[in-house]
Amino acid sequence: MEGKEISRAVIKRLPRYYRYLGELLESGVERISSNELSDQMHVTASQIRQDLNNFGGFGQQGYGYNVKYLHSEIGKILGLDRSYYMIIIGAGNLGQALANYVQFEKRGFIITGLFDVNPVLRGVTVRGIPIRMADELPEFIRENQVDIAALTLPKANASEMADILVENGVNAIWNFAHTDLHLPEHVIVENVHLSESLMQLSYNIKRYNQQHKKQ
Amino acid sequence: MEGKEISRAVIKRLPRYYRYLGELLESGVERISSNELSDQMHVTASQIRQDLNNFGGFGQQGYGYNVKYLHSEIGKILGLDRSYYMIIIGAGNLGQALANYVQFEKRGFIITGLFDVNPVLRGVTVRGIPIRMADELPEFIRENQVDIAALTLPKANASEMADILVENGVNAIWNFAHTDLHLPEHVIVENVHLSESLMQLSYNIKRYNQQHKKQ
DNA sequence: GATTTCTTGATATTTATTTGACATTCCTGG
DNA sequence: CCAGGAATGTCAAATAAATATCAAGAAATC
Repeated sequence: MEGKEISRAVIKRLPRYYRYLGELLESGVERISSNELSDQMHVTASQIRQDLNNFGGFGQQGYGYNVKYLHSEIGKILGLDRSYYMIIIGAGNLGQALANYVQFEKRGFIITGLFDVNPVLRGVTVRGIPIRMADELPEFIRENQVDIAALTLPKANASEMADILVENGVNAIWNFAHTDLHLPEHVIVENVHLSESLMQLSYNIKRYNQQHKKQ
Repeated sequence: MEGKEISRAVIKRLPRYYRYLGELLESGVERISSNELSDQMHVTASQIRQDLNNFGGFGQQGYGYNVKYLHSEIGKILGLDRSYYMIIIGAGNLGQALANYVQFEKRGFIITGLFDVNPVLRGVTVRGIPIRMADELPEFIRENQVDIAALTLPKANASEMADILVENGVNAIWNFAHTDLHLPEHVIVENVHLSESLMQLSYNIKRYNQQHKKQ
């Protein structure tokens, strides 16, 4: 389980499995076969079985998978069996949207701080979390455990802020700024580039229109 | 250019090329070779050349690529050479964040409406765009061109809203709700599942910790 | 104007990912 | 307790994607 490198493609699918299994769990389903999951999720049963088998055999022949058990095991694989303390840099709408999303806390991502450079926001609270000024950041990180920092600020300030975060010991960044960060090897970065997502959408609109104009 | 099917992987990379070329353009760079781009973007030069060649030869031997020309051509490929009228369903923080992001308009995504079910928001405006009540949606779509609808609402209401949108003629959905939409074939859906992105981050944190504990 | 250097576009190779097939195992019903 | 059926885990095949290589063409240099 430790030695083998798991492909990125597999990891991208796991959260989706996790979500579906969570929904099944809520609706009281106790067992499920890869074939049933395949129908619901629109991926091949073979892929589901092979993905899961990267991490061990969670099912039983002739029976399928126990939903609760599988859900919990995938949770462990994804690192959801612990808490993460998260701060948000940039308290604009997007930062506040993240801060307000309670579901994250249910999964163990606890938002402990919101930071901004705009003095107007000083002292404003979001779900009880006060917005602090960005210059308090180094001190805050030293005094509080910070596992993840979400960057929800304009790209002009993003890389400077990222450097400050990393210098002070933050090793994981959830980057919403429209730029790529160049950080040391050991820093884990997960990008959410909304404009790129939107461009993929427009590509698909264009392609659809082209294909259906031709005939 | 029309017949050949382009792989999803290529399409995912194009917006990033587009972004880098835009930055080069802004900083006055006129020409660039696949090797230089490769260094900056951390992808292989071979991949860049092959990706671009799916759509035709935009470069010149011994010279490289003209930045302005290539930028504009990729824009055309991505369908950025026209405008899209977009509405946002769900005027919470996330919806408002999207509405406030002016950069989208610069790329031709014009936000014409914001909708919510919360009567408190009736009449509130965001960047001059009034928030309307969700029951006005069918009429609005009939009377205004709507190319894209962004779904920024809780998953409980997402699929019902998506159905209403599609019934009234919206064919492209940018889905931020934490659920998968089951819509007719012809509807183009682009998902942004933030919680899945966050789980990938936590997976990588976990993996890093495991690898560095072992020794 | 000839020569060298550079860089593309195309092809070949390698690597990665997905799908299909099936023997094995375990559940279930009688 | 046994036979039949169901579904996994695994391996092999097929497909897809990424990388390396190189001939050919264009620019820069002398």
